Amino acid sequence: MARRNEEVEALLLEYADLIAITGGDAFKQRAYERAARAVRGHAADVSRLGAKDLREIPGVGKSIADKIDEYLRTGRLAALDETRAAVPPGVRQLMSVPSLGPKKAMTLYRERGIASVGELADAIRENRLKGLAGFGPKTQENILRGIEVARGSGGRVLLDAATALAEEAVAGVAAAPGCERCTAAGSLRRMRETIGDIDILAAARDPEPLMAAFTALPLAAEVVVRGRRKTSVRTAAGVRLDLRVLPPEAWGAGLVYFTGSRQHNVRIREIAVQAKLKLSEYGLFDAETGDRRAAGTEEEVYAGLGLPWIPPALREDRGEVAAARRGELPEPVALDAIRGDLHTHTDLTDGLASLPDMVGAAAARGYAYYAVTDHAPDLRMQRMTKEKILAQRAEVRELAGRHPGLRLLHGTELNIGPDGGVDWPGTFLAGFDLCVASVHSHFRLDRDAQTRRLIAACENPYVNVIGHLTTRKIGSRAGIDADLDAVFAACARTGTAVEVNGHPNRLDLRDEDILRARRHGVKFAVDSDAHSTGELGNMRYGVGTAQRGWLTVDDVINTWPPERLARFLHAPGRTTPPGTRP
DNA sequence: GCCGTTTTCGGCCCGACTGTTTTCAGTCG
Repeated sequence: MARRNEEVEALLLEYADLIAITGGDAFKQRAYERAARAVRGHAADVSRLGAKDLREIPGVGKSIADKIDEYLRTGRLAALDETRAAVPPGVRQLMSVPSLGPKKAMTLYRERGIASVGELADAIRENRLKGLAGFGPKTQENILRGIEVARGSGGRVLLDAATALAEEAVAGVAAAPGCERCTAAGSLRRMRETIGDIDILAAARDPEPLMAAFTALPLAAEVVVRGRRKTSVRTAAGVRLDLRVLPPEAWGAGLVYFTGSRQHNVRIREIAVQAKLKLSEYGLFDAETGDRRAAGTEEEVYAGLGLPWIPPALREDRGEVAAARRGELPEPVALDAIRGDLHTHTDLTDGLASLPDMVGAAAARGYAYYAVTDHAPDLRMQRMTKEKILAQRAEVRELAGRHPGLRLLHGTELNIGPDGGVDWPGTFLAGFDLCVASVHSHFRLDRDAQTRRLIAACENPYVNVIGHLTTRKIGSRAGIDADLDAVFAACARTGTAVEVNGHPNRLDLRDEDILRARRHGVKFAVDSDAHSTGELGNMRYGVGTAQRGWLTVDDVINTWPPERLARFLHAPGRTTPPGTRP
């Protein structure tokens, strides 16, 4: 059974939203939000903690601990049920539209009876918001655009949520009697940034016990299809999972078929037809005799087509089949090639874990180097000061001795201002081992201004990495508008790496933009942007995205040995390497 | 609602942007 922390987090966040919508105390609302975040980041499973232990979680006091305990014991929360009765669920859903917060959501409900995003879109199109204070033409236009962005993600779930569901399903099915193999296929195996249906593939002589195990999963709220070879279930949140069971001898062919993409499958089937073969999920066959040529493993199937095995993340019909035929397929960077993380936070700013805990978790991952990059002062809410970050540096230097084999880098995540300037002058930046610089504000500058500010940041000799360059948030915020080719050219020219941010709601750069940047000769840093020890694991999604962008170890600076990384960070003409640097 | 080497009460995350209510409320990071 999965950890219940996320479930409790969702409950507390809902309660916090309802406090805001009903005009409750803003500090109380924030207290619930803070507690929700802390629960999510807490190392232990909350369902194993009593009310007393729950209070050990920072931000969780008596009242919230009792509520969590009540919910875990009874499955209900009386206080929440009471508030829910006053506010239809659709009103909270309105807040998912950018530019709509609790006040506007409640106004729409109270004044116009609007209680869902669909009703809101209709009301705007039918001009029914006319005369409603705070909803002028510009606002209405922004709301409609926001709804479009949200719909673009069309019921798809983020990679981490899909991964968690798939792992639970695979574990359940694999434990069924007679199951020989079981794995996730489809877009999840290809590490697409969002997942529609989750495809689970299994091999067994007798599919029946597997189907029974699948429909009995706790996550299966509803059985949509129940057949001998294929069964589909839906979670309470509406995510659909499909299980296909194949005969064991067809495992490889089935895996190729159900991993896709559809376009990739079309491409390789064309090759099969040219070779007088037929390719299906049951194998690669001689078109005339019907003899099976290959089916057991993916390698055999591709080899039967005259191709090397193609890594799943590349199977998007972006030229990988042609590259494979020419023998020019890249060897994509693998998770175990990552030697360190170059963008992480601690509780000095908005992280949840202390510096020693984050460093300890990095050491446990076997990293050779690790950078701490807390927020700089221009992100006002973080209240950073020179004194605080220098004190942290002293602490980092002290910790360095305690983890042999792990080089600690003291860095910061700077804010790229509208003019391309950053928080601190060069004299102060020179003291950092590494500077990430990211856009956190002024998302709506025009294209020229965005391009100029990013290029200016690249030209800052102390900036080593541009963090989450487009600042998009999947499903909720489009990226900034900039001439990416001009920015990538500047990155390549100045020796500034571009980040592949592994946070599942960012994955920024996205795969297509990575492919573009790579053509400019840009180097990359694949980072977790972790705000808790658990989020260091988001590196896997960053690596998956890097693979989709065809990146190799040579492209990714944090796969390099420490000496090569140091040469990149402190190349001549960039910054002066102090003696203490790696 | 949480929290405390100044506090068990009185603070708590601050500033910018946006559209529009022409003096500011709401939203966002």
